[in-house]
Amino acid sequence: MKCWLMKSEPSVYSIDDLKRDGKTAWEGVRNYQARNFMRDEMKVGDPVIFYHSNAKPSGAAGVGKIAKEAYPDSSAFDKSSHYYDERSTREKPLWFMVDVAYVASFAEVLPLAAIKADTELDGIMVARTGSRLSVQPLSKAHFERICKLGGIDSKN
DNA sequence: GCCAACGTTGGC
DNA sequence: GCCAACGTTGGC
Repeated sequence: MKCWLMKSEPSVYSIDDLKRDGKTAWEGVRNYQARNFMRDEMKVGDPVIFYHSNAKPSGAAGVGKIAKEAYPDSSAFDKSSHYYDERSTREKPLWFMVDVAYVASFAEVLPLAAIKADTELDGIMVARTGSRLSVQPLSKAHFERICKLGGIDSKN
């Protein structure tokens, strides 16, 4: 089982939106490295840190889990979608998405500054300057540490 | 709004 | 294949 960190701009889709919806299709990933993680490595039940980017403050907002493994991202077929990509077809899909289910919200967002300041989180990808990857793998130790700092028992 | 750190595109 | 130009992400 692998752990993940997935970024979303809360003005687009926040942890509160995920709580309301219960689960969501993680559409719109248009980066090959992030796609490959979703398509090749994510398994049902993998835990996810839901990360708010471009936020005030940016940081870890809660926890989700993978509810469905990768399948073609239908937004790439939709000409009216912001995520439309003519290179992707139903016969030969280029982009994929997974379903993410809600697990828990942190009482407060754990700011990126706090993640960077925590010595137990040394080396975490999201703290690296210029880290733009929207889907990142995360060690189990780092996952559990973020849960703890967020005030959640990761065993639940 | 600024800018660093990328990823992508396209000329050659 | 190289690399400059350009576009995007995302912190601050």
